Amino acid sequence: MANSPKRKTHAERVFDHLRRRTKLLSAYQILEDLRGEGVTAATTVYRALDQLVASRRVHKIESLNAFTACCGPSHAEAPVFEICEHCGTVTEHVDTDLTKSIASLSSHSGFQPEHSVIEIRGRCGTCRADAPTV
Amino acid sequence: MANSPKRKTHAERVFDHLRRRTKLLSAYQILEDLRGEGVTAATTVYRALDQLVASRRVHKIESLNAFTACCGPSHAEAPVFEICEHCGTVTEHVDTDLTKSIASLSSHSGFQPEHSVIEIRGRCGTCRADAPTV
DNA sequence: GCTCTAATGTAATGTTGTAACATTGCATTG
DNA sequence: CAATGCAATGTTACAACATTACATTAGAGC
Repeated sequence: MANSPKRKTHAERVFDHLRRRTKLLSAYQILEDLRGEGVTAATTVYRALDQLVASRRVHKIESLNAFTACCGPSHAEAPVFEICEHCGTVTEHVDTDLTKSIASLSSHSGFQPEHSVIEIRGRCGTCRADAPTV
Repeated sequence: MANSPKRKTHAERVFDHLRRRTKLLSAYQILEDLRGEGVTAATTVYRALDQLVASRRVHKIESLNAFTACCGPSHAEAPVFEICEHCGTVTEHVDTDLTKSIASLSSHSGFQPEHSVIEIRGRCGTCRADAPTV
């Protein structure tokens, strides 16, 4: 038959769910959200997230133990995340200058970087406008 | 006892312990290490770490849920951590270029940064020399 | 000594994450 | 179509990290 569209895996469901939101979700939030779609075990969610992170379709936000869909195509440079503490929205950037700064820092110290975690927490433009005095 | 000027708090003990090591320590590792000095409860360790982080004498390494003493004087710029995955040693840097890159990124997006987490994981110079082929 | 308070402890619980093993569903193939 | 294989998922148990609520202790100042 033309081609059978493969069984939809929970990993796909997790990915779709993350893509529908720009906000951060914890593994257990994802679990709750997807119970209606048949995801019933934390283990499954973690396995799905492992795959998705390994295939670079999802990022883990280390400072919040939460996850977000990768916005763009795969990239060689380290992503930078801006995380709004007010609304939870995450924006992903790739910044060449910043990548260079890290490389230069490392070359001075003889350190060989393998994985960078760059997470900037603060308040996004929208939330600043909404509540300028906070 | 001539005089005991101030009671030495567990927060001081935790700080001293972190300073004696350049490696990362988790809260529960600190607890185990300091049982001999009378620290017996996880709660106490977390309270000590809260104070120390608030007073900028200790940093939390978010990507590893671990802690390290702040190496230098208090500073306005965001610290950058190089973390050796092999030996666990952490090196703290302050990098003006990197700070500028973040500021510039934020100004483009209207984001107001409040707290940056910059953690570079990899292998330190010493460990590279010790086991060059890994 | 008594009281007040900060420091600490206790116990319970919540959250995040993993390990080990069992089960299910589907595809193949003989 | 039974047998097999295998990937996905579930179950159970637990480890690691963190917080909450409340009780107790030890000094400081009276």
